[in-house]
Amino acid sequence: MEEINELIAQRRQKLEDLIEEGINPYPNNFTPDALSGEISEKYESLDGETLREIEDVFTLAGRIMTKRVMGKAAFVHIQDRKGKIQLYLKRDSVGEESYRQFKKFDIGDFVGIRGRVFKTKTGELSIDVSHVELVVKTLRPLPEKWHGLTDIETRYRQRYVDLIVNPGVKEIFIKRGRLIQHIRNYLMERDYLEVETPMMQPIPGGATAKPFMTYHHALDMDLYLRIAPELYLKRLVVGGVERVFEINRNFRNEGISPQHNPEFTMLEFYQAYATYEDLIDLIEDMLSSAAKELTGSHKVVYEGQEIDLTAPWDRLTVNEAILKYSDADESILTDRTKAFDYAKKVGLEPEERWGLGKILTEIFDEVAEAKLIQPTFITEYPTEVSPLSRKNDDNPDIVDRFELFICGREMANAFSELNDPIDQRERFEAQVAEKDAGDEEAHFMDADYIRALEYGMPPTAGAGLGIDRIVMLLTGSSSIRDVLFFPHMRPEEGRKSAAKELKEK
RNA sequence: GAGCCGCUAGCUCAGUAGGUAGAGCACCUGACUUUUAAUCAGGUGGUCGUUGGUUCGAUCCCAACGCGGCUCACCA
Repeated sequence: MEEINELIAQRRQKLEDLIEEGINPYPNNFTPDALSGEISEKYESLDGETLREIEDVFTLAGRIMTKRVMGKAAFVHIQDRKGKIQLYLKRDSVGEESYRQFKKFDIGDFVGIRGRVFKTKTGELSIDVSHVELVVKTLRPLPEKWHGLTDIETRYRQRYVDLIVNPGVKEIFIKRGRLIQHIRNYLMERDYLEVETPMMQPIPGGATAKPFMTYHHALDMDLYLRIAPELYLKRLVVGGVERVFEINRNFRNEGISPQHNPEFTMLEFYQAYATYEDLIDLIEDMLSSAAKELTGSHKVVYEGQEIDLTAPWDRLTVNEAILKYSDADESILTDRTKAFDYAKKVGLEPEERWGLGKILTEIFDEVAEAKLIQPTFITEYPTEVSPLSRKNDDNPDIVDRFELFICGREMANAFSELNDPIDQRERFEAQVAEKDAGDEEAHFMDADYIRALEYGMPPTAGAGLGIDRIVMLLTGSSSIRDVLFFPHMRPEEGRKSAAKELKEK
């Protein structure tokens, strides 16, 4: 459906006029040799006198962001990947014909220019343009220069426009890239191998979550989008890949919120002959160094609160955290009936089939999680809620596991891995019973994973980190949508998605 | 899935005790060879989210729906 809009129609007319004049509106032969930001950096501090002696001619290309025409001269700002720079175009410098064409260029169009640096009367470093040509004619007007684009929906749906007019957006994604690079370097320096494991899995495992389903036609088989790479990465440890990591997407068929997107990026890494305590040290160091590298400080301000990422971070057990952040009596920690009643008291709806461990975990989530603002490692999780973790040697009711909380949010989950195949089979069986009892998120039985463990997995510790949440913390973003280029959205035109329309045909 | 709020020009926003709408920027025409929210003069531009209902008449009142945001639930 063609949009009828006066502004677009005018630009189409200009496009046709250009073509008629023999000008290619989409050429591909202009090669810039300079960038706005680099020129600014190099010459900004020099005064006009000094600049006059610099005879270098720079070739730049960029998008016109502002345009002020004063008869036979004009000022424009162009934007390239390193920023913006002002151009000064005089009819007498670029020639009558070029200047006449230039006056038809619109804000948003790409131009290629050549010229020398100078400073204007008001002291702004600019390019005195001697040559200008059209590089791309654009058909849609940009949002206005002053208020810009603020409509959240449009910013997410048309991220390309957001990126053009809101410079802070790109900064977030540059940081995101640098964080991932930092993590990658950090692990590779420690002899980890980066791998990719299946996104489409016949049995979705490694987490408690509702999976997406898909279907392979040629094989006539159902597949799930992965909820975690965990079981595949541990198969690799069995195979002798003793240090391994993957940074990739997980998919969970659950609600959307400022902290949740259906697909999100997870780092998982596994190290043989390490314990969960080794990973506490590693994560502490990896993330605090990341903060230092990305923000220049170990302290970041998030939603008005200063978060201090300087190591070491606080440690509490699940039980300690419950007692610290609630008025619960110590007796609930060992007495299921008392725990059950206390859970109800704090507003939970505990189910009869829940054991003490599950109840305590739920109480912890309810009373303590939101209060863990400064980075805190929570340890001693109940075995009941940790089907893939190694039991503690001294107390089989808890596992060698921790979760990391910052700003009241779970940032990481890690444990010494369960490598006893008989124990693992029993845990899966308990999960299958949960599933049969109606828990949609309980684990499936994964017989091949048991078989792999029967070949022997070295004692191993592994961790998962929500990359998006780390990026949110380090960029001060309060919504996960602000750290994803294309957050999930319903289709613009009603609820009917393209896939549904296809099905109906 | 539930509650609350929002949806008016390309963008940012006003507005109408119910009588089919305004501003700034952008755009068009003209003037202007150091401007920077350039300036000056004139002008164009809207099925007021969608569909119904009430009404002589709805952008405004009512209902349903759509999309978005926030909160809750689920979760990382």
